[in-house]
Amino acid sequence: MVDETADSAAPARLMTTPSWLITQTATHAHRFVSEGLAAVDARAYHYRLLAALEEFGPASQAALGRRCGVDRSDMVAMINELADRKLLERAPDPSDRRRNIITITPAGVRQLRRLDDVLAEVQDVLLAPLAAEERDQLAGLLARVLRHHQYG
Amino acid sequence: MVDETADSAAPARLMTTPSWLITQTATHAHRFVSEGLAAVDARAYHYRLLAALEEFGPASQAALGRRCGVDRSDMVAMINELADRKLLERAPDPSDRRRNIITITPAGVRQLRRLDDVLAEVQDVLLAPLAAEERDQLAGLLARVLRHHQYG
DNA sequence: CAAATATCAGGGAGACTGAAATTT
DNA sequence: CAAATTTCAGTCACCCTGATATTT
Repeated sequence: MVDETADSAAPARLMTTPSWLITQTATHAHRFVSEGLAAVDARAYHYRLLAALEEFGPASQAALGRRCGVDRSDMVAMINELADRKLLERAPDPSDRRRNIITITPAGVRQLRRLDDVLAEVQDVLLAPLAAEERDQLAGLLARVLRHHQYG
Repeated sequence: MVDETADSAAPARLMTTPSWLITQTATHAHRFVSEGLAAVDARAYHYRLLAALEEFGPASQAALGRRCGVDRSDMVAMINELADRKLLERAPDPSDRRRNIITITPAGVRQLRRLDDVLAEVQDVLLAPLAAEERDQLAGLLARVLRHHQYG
């Protein structure tokens, strides 16, 4: 006999397995972020690239990718897309002709502010069941894990 | 001039954005899990399905998918793969001829134990920078978020 | 009739590998 | 020469939609 009701609870083994909890929560986060950003015609990597450009200034595509965890192969299309929207500019580096220098435009800065607002709302929906200090706790723990593997 | 050294630190905006922290950490988790499980010729969803089957007993493909967060369309190939390895069995349900009843085999139970061990090691690597109680904290916070969106 | 199930075909985004051309 | 950068071609796992045949 097959259980017909309430057959959607996850196994206890999974609900205590951190790697599963993280990837599963990431699925929800990804959905919320994608939907929220789609409303302003943007994608998740728009925010990553624009944020890095504003914080660290102009950079080569490779450096930008390294900062944002984007593969070098995928940078081309992403930069193209953002350049088409005039949110950043791509120009050859005169001092190192292998490189392109990527610079954020004023329109890019304005878009970044807009994305900040959208993402703030998204976090609120995603982390609804957590109190403010719990959200900080979660962010802190994840940041430590991330730093350990990415820059450790 | 492009920064040539230490150009891999993520923007502060990202390191305080929960949704980014979650998805980025999930990327690392996914890599560790995949590599660990590949060593015993298994994949992440093997664990999900076998765990659900052992905890809740035989189930239809649809119910199994609901429990593990696997799409109905993808169940077919997954079940095929696990059935080929004799880790589970697929049999038509006599009482409801639309359904297949999926049952874990003794070999499946043994494999599940093996995957438990592998995953325990993986969590240890993934959460290396966190103390034991911090790992529990992280798991608890994520579980609450997950339950809220999945079963709330 | 509507709803659930198993199955198949296929799309789409993201992470990745490998190779080529250019430049340092 | 080795190493870095940009670019392209293509793979792969995952998530999802839509459609179909069957059964309840």
